[in-house]
Amino acid sequence: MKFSTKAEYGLRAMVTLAKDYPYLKSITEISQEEHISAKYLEQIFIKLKSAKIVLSQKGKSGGYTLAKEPPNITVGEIVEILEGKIEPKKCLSAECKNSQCASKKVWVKLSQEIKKTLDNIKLSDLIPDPPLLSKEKDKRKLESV
Amino acid sequence: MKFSTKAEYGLRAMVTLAKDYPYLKSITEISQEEHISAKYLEQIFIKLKSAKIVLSQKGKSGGYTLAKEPPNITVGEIVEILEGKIEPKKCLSAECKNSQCASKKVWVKLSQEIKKTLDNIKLSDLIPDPPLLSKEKDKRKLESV
DNA sequence: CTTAAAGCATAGTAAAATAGTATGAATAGA
DNA sequence: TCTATTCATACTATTTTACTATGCTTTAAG
Repeated sequence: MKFSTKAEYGLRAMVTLAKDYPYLKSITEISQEEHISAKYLEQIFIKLKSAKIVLSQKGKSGGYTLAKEPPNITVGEIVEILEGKIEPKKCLSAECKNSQCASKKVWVKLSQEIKKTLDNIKLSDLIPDPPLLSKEKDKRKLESV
Repeated sequence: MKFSTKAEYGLRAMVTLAKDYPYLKSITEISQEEHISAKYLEQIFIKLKSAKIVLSQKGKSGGYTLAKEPPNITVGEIVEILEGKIEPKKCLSAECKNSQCASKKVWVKLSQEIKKTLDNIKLSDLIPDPPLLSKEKDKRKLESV
């Protein structure tokens, strides 16, 4: 009963983006801050990008930033993008077909509770300190944000 | 984010024992009822046995039965025996060491919620119909129960 | 206008976990 | 004594995970 490193790394990466929101941050920077393989992070960000939860700028001095403000992004969204839907197991027992399966009830209930818990945590809840505003002029921002 | 088949099969097996409680049921019988590999079920029952959540009788016409009454066994117990403790991920980020790690909070909270949910479901909650009392004389019972 | 640094995309791969099988011993009822 | 059962360990094929490798595209800086 474990989440994969994709969810773990992805969440940590999103937290680092939240701290710098709305400024751009490159995979190289995130990789160094969080000690996560840059190439692996690239794969994670391809998923986050195609789910439209982050925006990107290509080319030199490019990077990523959140597509929404930190209070409007939930941990549930991030985990679902990276781990897939939290679905109850398919049960092969005969009972299951006439929807009387006992154990299935457990997995349905559990999936609901997990989703509820994760959907209730906002990215902004995970940022410990307010962002420093001192070096803002050095930071890169997307035109659209 | 999935439970293994061990938890799934183990739970279904425990439900079938609950339905027949306190009578003995062999792995062969459970295997046929639930369409689960008998050899795989054996491994599952070795764990359940050593956790003392089931009782067994060896030899011909032997089998298993619950060690406690169905209302006194929770799904949480069963899952923990078969999947191990539901522990939050270890996080390798630098922040994590000074216990300020943002993402760790998520996994701690989630583990607690999963445990709470599963501990709150009793085996007796999963038995759809009351047991038939008609053929009781054919059934095998442990001396101690 | 060239180049370096970034994102984007797919393919490959080593290690670990999963979901079983196989083999055989110990036990006990018929 | 035979057979059906639990008990225990070892083996194995498949799948998943957690990466790495390769190479293309894009774009700001020099």
